[in-house]
Amino acid sequence: MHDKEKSERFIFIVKWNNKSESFAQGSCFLDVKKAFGWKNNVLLIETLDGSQRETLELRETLERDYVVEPLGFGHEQAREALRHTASHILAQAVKRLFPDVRLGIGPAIEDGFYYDFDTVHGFTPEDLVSIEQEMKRIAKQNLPVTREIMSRGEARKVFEQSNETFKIEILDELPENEPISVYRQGEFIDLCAGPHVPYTGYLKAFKLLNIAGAYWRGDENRPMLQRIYGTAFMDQEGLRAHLARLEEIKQRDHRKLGKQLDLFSIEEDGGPGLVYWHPKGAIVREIIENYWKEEHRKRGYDLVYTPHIAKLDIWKVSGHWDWYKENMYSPMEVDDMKYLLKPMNCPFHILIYKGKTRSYRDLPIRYGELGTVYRYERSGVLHGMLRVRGFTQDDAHLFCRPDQLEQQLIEVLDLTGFMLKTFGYDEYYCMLSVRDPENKAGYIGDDDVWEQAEAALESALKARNLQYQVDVGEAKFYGPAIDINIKDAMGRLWQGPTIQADFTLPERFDIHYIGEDGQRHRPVMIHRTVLGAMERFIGGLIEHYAGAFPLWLSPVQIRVMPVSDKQSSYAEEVQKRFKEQGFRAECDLGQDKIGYKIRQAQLEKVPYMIIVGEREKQSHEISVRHRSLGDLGVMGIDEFIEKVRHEAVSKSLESVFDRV
RNA sequence: GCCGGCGUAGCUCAAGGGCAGAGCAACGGUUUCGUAAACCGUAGGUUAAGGGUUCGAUUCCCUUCGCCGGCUCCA
Repeated sequence: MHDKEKSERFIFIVKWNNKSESFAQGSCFLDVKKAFGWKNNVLLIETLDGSQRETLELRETLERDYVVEPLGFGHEQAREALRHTASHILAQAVKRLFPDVRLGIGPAIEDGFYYDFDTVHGFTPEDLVSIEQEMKRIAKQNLPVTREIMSRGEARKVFEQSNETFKIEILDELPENEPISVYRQGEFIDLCAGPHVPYTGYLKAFKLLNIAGAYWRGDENRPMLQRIYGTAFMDQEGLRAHLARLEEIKQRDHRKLGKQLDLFSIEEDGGPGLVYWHPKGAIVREIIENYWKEEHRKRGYDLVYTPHIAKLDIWKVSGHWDWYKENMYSPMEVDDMKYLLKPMNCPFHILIYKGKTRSYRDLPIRYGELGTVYRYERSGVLHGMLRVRGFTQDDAHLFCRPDQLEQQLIEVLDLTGFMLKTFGYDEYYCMLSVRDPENKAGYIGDDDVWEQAEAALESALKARNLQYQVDVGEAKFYGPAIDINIKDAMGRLWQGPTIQADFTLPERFDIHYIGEDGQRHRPVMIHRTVLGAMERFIGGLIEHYAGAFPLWLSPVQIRVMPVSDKQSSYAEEVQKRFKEQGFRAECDLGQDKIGYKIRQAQLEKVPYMIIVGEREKQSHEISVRHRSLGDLGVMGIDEFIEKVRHEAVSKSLESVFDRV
């Protein structure tokens, strides 16, 4: 072949990893994949040339020269492409089995994908099995997944033919200039922006997980569709690991552990969303509350207690009556006066502030309270201790001068980080929740006041070098907030601390302080919680620790168990020593064999088991077993106490004996 | 609130239009034991509540309550 001929036929050069290949007009990235010898674990292509990186499908035709990088399952977009294709395969399978369905939407999500269907047939778990089988068949057929750009009219015709009214609705709402793309695989066609993987055969490891109702476009005024959730991975091993993780999450469920460990309950006779703290759960809560109080005192907070109800009027002044009514319990009549159960503590703290004239020298004033509030939540959203109707916020309101605001916000951020770390939440994410500029009617206060508050929060985040994401429309009705999500041991995010700057309530309650100039000035308020609410925080902690609380929080820290009755009095003597040293220690004097006692203690996740038999009784020593480290051998009582005391006092997350 | 599923002994779970069952826990004994379950026995139920169909309902139907998975909303 002459060079001239070659250069005419091979017009594009693609470079990867210092290698380059030439391609003829009309080649696509599947050809590139072949040329470079990439395997089927390449799902998308990323271009490295050009000012902006671009991700492309393997079916994309070459249009110029490229420098590329293949993207595998580890890359978010590539992962989503595979799962998105999986959702199309799901829809195709469902349409084959249930021809009357109409399609909603079917995106990739965090851990998998879903597709929404409208059909009179109610999907059952048995259906999932047959749908999965059909999906496997489609994958085996290895249908090409192709993309077409259509005119609006053409697309409309296609979906009208198949009576896909939901697709038409989406189509009609696509912006004018948006190219309309449609994906096909075999007989299946879907309106979709992509990207996708090139063949259905790329789907090798997947599982359908559950069926749930979901409003069309998340709007409760629109029809409810049936959603099928599934997940997909590159290989069986990835899928297996994911399913194992789901199982682990199930085992850690605070509702399950709460019952097993006898920490709390929610009583059907008492009402939904109302938590009963059993003795062991109450100990955990009490310890956390004491710790909380101690840390707040250290930082200049004054702790207060306020009532559970107050006259309707103050809720009008605060704005709750107008902006928060649907979350509040109905008024109750007392002496011809209407009272409301409090959904928040702020107005009460303001009343205390307002009780006397404040000087600029008094500020900042920080009122902290473990304040129990009640909020009406729709029945369907309640969830164990994580979403309840009555809960205790670790609340505080800081009243400060405008010039103190940023420093106060920074101190709150520091306190938050400090306390979260104690519980082993080393990773957390900050969200700056601002109001939705499209919906100003949903918030109280003037524009300039909002801007001021949002700016203050942002500059505090910047001052502490915290990464944050702006969350539009997530502000509270009276002010913007920093909402902090904490990452637990399973890598899940939980709503935790929230910090709000508020210029509005001081205005509404007309509170002030006397400045250096002898004039009245308006203070700024910070609303904040560090843990969020005791219920939610401890519910999350149970899952974070899988029920195995670190020593300082364990309801029972040490259980002493005699091998037989003959050592009972020695066991009690040992227990007494522990109790004298301030440990929560128990004695198991049951008639059971030692193996049984150990099993019970293990199941209850008691950190330290002290086994005393005839040998220990004679030598005045103890045999120590740790719930996760196992048998630690025989040691002296004082030696043990000294070590374990250090573990408890330091609030260690690990055993002192866990040294390698 | 909405869609779907579920509700049987304190707990975990069977059975099912014709007398409601097991294991663990509880209780009474026997056993005195060395690092995750000794043995024997006893008791425990208006099958979530209410209504209907039926000779007969715990089972089938309806309503209510609660729980679970989601949707929507929050600490």
